[in-house]
Amino acid sequence: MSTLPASPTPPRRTAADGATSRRRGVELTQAIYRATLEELAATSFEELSFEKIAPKAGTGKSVLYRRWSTTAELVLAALKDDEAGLGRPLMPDTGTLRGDLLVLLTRFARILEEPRGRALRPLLTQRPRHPELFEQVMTQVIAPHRAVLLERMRVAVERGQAGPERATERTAAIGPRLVVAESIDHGTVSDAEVQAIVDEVLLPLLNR
Amino acid sequence: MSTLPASPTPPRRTAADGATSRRRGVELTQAIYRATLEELAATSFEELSFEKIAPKAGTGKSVLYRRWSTTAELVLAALKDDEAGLGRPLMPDTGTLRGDLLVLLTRFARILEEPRGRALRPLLTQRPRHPELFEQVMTQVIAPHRAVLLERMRVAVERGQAGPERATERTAAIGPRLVVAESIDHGTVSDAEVQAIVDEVLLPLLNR
DNA sequence: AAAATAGAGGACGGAATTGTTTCTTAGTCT
DNA sequence: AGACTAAGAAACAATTCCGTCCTCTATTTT
Repeated sequence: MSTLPASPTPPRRTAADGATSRRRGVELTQAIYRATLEELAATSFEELSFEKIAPKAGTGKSVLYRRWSTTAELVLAALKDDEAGLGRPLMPDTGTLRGDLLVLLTRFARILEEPRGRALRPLLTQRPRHPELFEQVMTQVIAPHRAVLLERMRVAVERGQAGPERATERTAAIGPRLVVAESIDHGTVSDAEVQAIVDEVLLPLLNR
Repeated sequence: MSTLPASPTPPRRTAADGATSRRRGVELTQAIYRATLEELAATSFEELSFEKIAPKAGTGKSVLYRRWSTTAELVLAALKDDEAGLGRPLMPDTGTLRGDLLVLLTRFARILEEPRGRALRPLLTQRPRHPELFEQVMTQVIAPHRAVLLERMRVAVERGQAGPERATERTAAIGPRLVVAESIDHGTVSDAEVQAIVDEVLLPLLNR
């Protein structure tokens, strides 16, 4: 009854022909990161355990204990990873504020559909329970991405595409917040919804 | 170490002089509702159990099992309760759209600071894990409040205080969403923040 | 006043998890 | 080829948690 469907990641790795293989180094670490974020996305940080992650990554618990001593450490490492996690943000430059906003928010919306994006949810909404982890995720993972959005708004101000003094952290937060809210309510965020947020909410707000 | 600070609700009821009293009926039920929502607000629905609620309400587990058979039942009852939960929404009528929005959103912001408001968070953000409960909370608890906001917007349209065809469920969702987001990020939502949401985001959006 | 009801609290057995350890062997290095 | 490192899997003990039952007694009902 409580048995979950088999994890997306094959529980056991097999080589091309079916002979059993054994992953090492980066390959193994990536599999563990993915399993961690999947599990976190599906449950919560409280329920996260090496016990559940190991089989989902197709490995043994000892492999995890050898590399990280707590689930918080593992989660942070997974989120910071460029491949499995969120890594470094890309700076768009479409020439217009509208274009930059669409690129950034659409990209954000897509990531929220993946496990690595959903993994953020339990962390952010359960903030008071893990202040240290929350703080680290905030400064090491979220902040760089926020900075990019604010930066594009500042550039827009310089280009005269947005009213002066409108490029603040507060206004920069509105877009991502609405996208997250839509994601939570509908499970997905359509391109049309992103457009509506940009055209009907953000641009009117930022143009003076 | 894992012992939580004593619950706000006294674990044991004592009469005026210190003689031990024993609650019954409504009084007892209310205490259980409050304990339930407090516990839910502090943790998550997954971690909720009669075992934890009973001592927090200053009663025994058998009392709970006698009245509800599952935690989902109990949670829904608590949220629907007029006193302990959210109950029926109040319809404001200040004469202006701005006034109505300020009243509704400010009231919402205050409720989100209380346990009964925070109790909603784990339910809404963990939606896929309890579809039935989520559905019931949505239709029986949230929907009536949403309806009030939309209704005030419709009235504003009739009065010419808002552009036609602007009073949609989508636009009605923006205010509450931004309030929730601010609440999650900052733990509290100041009156100034509510004002900013109304004046800088909602009114520009709704006035045509 | 006596009987009946239901609250408070704890005991109990069982099921489910968890972190750690141990063991065998695949894959790597010299 | 032989030695070595680390992966994968399982055994282990300890803990936690759950639902039921039992006892005692405060409060209500007759």
